[in-house]
Amino acid sequence: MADVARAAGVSLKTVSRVVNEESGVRPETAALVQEAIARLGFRRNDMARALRRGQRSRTVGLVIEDVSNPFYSAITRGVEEVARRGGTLVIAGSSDEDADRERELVHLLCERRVEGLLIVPAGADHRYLLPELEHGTRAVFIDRPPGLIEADVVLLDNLGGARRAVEHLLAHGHRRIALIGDEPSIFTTVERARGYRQALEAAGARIDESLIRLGAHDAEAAARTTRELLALPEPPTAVFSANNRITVGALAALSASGEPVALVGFDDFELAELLALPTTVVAYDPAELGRQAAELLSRRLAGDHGPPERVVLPTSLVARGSGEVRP
Amino acid sequence: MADVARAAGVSLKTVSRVVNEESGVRPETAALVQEAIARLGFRRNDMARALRRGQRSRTVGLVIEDVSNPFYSAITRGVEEVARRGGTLVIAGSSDEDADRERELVHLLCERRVEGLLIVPAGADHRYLLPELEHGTRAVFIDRPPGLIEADVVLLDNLGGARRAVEHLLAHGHRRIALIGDEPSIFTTVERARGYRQALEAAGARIDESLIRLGAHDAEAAARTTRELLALPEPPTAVFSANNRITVGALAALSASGEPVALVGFDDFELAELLALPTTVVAYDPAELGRQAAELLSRRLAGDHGPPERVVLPTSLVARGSGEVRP
DNA sequence: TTGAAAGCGCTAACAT
DNA sequence: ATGTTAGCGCTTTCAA
Repeated sequence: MADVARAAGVSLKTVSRVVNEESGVRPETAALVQEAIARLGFRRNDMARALRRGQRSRTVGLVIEDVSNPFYSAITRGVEEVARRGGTLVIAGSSDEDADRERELVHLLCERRVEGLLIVPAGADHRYLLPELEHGTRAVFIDRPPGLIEADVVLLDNLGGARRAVEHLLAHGHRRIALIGDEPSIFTTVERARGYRQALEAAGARIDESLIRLGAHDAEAAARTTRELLALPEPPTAVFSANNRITVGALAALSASGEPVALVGFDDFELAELLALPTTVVAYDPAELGRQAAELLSRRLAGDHGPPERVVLPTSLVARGSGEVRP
Repeated sequence: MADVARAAGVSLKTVSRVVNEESGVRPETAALVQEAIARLGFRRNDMARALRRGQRSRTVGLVIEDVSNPFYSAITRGVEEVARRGGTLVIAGSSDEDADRERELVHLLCERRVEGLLIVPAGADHRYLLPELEHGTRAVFIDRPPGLIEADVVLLDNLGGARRAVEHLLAHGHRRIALIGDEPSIFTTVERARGYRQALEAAGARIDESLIRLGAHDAEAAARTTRELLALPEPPTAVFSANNRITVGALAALSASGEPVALVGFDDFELAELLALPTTVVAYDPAELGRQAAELLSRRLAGDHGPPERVVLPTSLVARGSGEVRP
């Protein structure tokens, strides 16, 4: 900026005024400065600017599990859309469901003085965030509530969605309905399992614990689990797969087996309609999770100091064929 | 940091030494400082640090078309993996194939003093980057070369991949092969169309311009185009869909029509094997585009000032059924 | 082993 | 309408 001032023959402050479009600069002077800026290829240093203004970096941090999973990339997209209005950029990082990696990412983001954090929590204890929160960093959680602290969170109606999925299978005559879920340490797994149990109990159906299989964290594990279920003396006639990765694995295993097993999956996916047997799913707008969380964060950063909020987004059942297979 | 120094009863410089793990601090003093850091929840301000050290922000900027497209989220993941080694974070932004938005994103990233830029270019003229490059920002382009400037770029073998796709259809007896492509302003569209023409010419087949349909930028447009092709007096017996969005649209339209039209798509996708008719594709590792670009950038940032490099990643044809349908 | 002072690029507050 | 000075939080340089 000093270089520009010298080149334009004005003071540093005048350049600052032009760059920040402050009033009180003669058009001719401004033009002179603009010319020097263009000639020298000057670009304001936002780090120095933020430092002086005691501000943060017009950047928000987003911690997700894995960008390459469409659920999380949709969230990222939603966050980005909201951030764009306001010139805010998004630094996203994948925790790979590892609590240590989550902490490390949060640490790096705080060092860079992001304005706020959006976190899909991986760990069970988020007290490590308390110092950051006290220092003015705001945080909103996505998809799962934080552990051992109170904070804003945007969730899905996991319980209701899972319940409707299983009710749908029950309504089509199934009684031996398997549940394949992710790690039981994950909030959504627990909620969806609760929905599964509630639906069965409400229908007066017996809950067979041997049909409940948690811990399938990727498609491959889900496929293995599905094969195990099919090999049971009394195999299930229907499967509720509790997330998109699991649905993919279950579909692969069921398709390979050729068994006419019904399937309802939690999470919609693009080609569900075009599969050999179109897949019935619990659907919702994943980008909306990101949008709502980013908007809530934005309100907090604008000075809203109300009590922690808990937003729950609705889900709906989309019947396509796989959930209507009869036992 | 001054607060910590006061709390620990030492000088500011001593705190700095502890925080940066410099030598020359008595363990007892260091412990005292550590305690104060923990008690006050101190976190080094990386903006101030980078400012003083004349450095940039240990952050790289990534400009892609749309994070929610699996092709780009895989690239993002690849970039992230490389950046992680070295504590570098990634600010990603979606340009939505809009040259102005790309410039705006680059502008914002440069203001934040990112160490380098990774860009999937949307526009045709990147001379606007010259001032940034002169000021030491390094840039590597992904998937498409920049316009009117020389720079590092990591590409796919678009020509070869498209050629093999069409050769495959020719080998299965097709002569009326349609091409559905994205906007003709996009480099990959042009290259893939060249591959299509080369394969037909090499086989001595006539090129019917009415079967070449460019400008299908999303799945919906591709579906419409596919329906138009099917409605032709002499419809094609096979389709080469030049990217993942187009393949999805073409699949939807073909599946709805019930016509036994062969299809080969550029870009692999997760459920290709499980479709009613498993889809034959030109496959490659999209994350590798991100990894290679990030590694090239990393070498540049480490001081490699050699001439611009052009890396081309191989593609392979994966036959699954849809490309082997006979005319 | 520790500390004091200067300055990175910018803006806020106060001159002129 | 324009310029001067101080200082954001840190590291670098030099001194004790």
